[in-house]
Amino acid sequence: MARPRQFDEEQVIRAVRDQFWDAGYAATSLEDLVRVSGLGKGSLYGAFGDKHRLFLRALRGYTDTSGGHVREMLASAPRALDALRAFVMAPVNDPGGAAARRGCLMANSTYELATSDPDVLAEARRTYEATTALVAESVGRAQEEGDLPGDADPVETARALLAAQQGLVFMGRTGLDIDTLTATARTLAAKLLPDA
Amino acid sequence: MARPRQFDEEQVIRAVRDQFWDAGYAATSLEDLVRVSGLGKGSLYGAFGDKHRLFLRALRGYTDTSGGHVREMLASAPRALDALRAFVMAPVNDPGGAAARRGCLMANSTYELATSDPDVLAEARRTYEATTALVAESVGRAQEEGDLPGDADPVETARALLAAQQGLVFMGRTGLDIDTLTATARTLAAKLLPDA
DNA sequence: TGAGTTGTTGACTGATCGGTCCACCATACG
DNA sequence: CGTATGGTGGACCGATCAGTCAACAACTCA
Repeated sequence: MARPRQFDEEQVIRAVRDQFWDAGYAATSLEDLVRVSGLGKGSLYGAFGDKHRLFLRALRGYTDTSGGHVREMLASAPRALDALRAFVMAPVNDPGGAAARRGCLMANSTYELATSDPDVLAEARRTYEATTALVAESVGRAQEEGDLPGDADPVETARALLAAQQGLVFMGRTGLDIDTLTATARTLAAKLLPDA
Repeated sequence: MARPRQFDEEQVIRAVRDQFWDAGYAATSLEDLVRVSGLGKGSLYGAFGDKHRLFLRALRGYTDTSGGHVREMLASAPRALDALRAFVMAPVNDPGGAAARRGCLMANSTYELATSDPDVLAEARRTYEATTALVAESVGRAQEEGDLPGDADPVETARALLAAQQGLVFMGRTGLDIDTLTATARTLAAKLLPDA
């Protein structure tokens, strides 16, 4: 009945997400978005709405994907304790440290926008709570498996692990070299996830 | 020999710093700076240079002040272990949690600008290294005082403590309520700074 | 007192921003 | 094959941006 779209929606969202990830929200112009998406302004607006809505869509895509990875990571290891260690070490799980320097789109966006943009703040809270719940579940499993002391509150432990992970992300963004960062990650994992 | 300035330089820098702190660099316009400083555009340019130089000046002022506070905090407690605990708990040391929500100007700036602004990245690294050194010194003292195990590398422990602290700052920016944040801070302090 | 110097102010500029609009195009269906 | 429908792309818009500048003000010193 009409002209079909000449682009793949998910592919455009990924390109846009990478642009926001690398440059931030304010520093990304519509011209940048037109360039990386290959679409014209009109098409971009017609398909996704304005810059803010497009950003939220890309951010939501990121948190969904990212949340899926966390879920997989926590479920894949035979022992929950190993999964939790992998969770803390995730920010340094990248040979060259490029991922560490790029940081986490959700964290970047929180720092840039959470004070002024209620939608971003809500997404940050949603992501934070979902991740805490996932990690807490694994902490509970590790306790059942006898790898973690059973007297600690799993949710409280999960929050501490999440804070430690995000602290590592921050230090990666200061340009700290990947080897030092890895050592710090190991120290944190060892202290926060002691055997027995 | 000429007309004297009608403003106090440090007072202007503090006002400008607060504006950048609350809104970020990109979201702060020159008009905002004119408003909070009480100066005209020309005076601002004449005294401090362009927006970027003014920002760096304010950021440097912040890190100097902040570094001084850390130094005092670490030096004030009779036992180094208590000082280190206070260091980790610093982000939640504010009744209403307003400071936690505002975050740390250096961290905010690192997230917003470090990838694109070499000056900000350099300031971030400088601050990070200085703080690590200060904390490491206290860790060493705590070890000498018998309050921390002597087998750990003080610098490594300091990096872990700094990461934990910055992780708390991040969680504060997601709007996590101050009580929960305080509990997480206590958990981190307990795990990273065990007695004996 | 007036010449010299620096500080102050706000109007102004060119660039760039996000967003709109419309002429044009490709397709589906009657 | 003609028409209706939605997609496309870029010219265009008003707003706002950082930064400049020139007229004027306040002060020192000769």
